[in-house]
Amino acid sequence: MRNAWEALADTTRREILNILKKGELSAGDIYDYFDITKPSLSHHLSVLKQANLVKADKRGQSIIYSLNLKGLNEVSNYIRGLKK
Amino acid sequence: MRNAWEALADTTRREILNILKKGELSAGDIYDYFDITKPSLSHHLSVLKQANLVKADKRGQSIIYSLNLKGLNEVSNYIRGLKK
DNA sequence: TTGTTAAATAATATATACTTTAATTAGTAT
DNA sequence: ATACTAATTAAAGTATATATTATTTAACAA
Repeated sequence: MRNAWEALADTTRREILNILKKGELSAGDIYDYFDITKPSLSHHLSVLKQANLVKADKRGQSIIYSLNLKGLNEVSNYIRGLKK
Repeated sequence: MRNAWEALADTTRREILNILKKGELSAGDIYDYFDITKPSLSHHLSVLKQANLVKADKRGQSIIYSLNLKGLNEVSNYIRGLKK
């Protein structure tokens, strides 16, 4: 389990979230957007999942990723707490 | 110049922001809350400042730190963008 | 000027994080 | 069973971040 802050610190991971904003995608589809190796992408997806920033569902031999609001809410709440 | 995400990834730095929520403090005052060396704290304050998460004002021989909403807004805006 | 305090910078060591190649697991099809 | 595809895991190298000791700068006071 990892916290959302560590997960969001990396540019590639924030871009993954941007891409998933449009809708769910398989790991392979996400891979096409980047110029990194598959294990590296897999690592980033794992970090995002551990931080509850994405959900992963297995469909056949693919794994479909989508945004998870849970982790995003943690971040919003912290920021809101500082502002008020 | 550093981005807010990298700055917020570190626990000590997020705690510094929590402490500053109550009001402005000198570097020395902030130091008392932690069990790290002064140079290490100084580094963290520098990262927060570069990310526009804190403001630093020199008063006499002290430097007074306070929250800077600018960096916090960047973070909120990104999260809001993902949610909608 | 000398000494004292507050804080930052420099240099270095240690710890974490990211990336890669190679190997493995799980699902599907022939 | 064998082969193929999608994705992850393992091991190792590289890069980045954090922490420490030692040194330096700046403000103030005797």
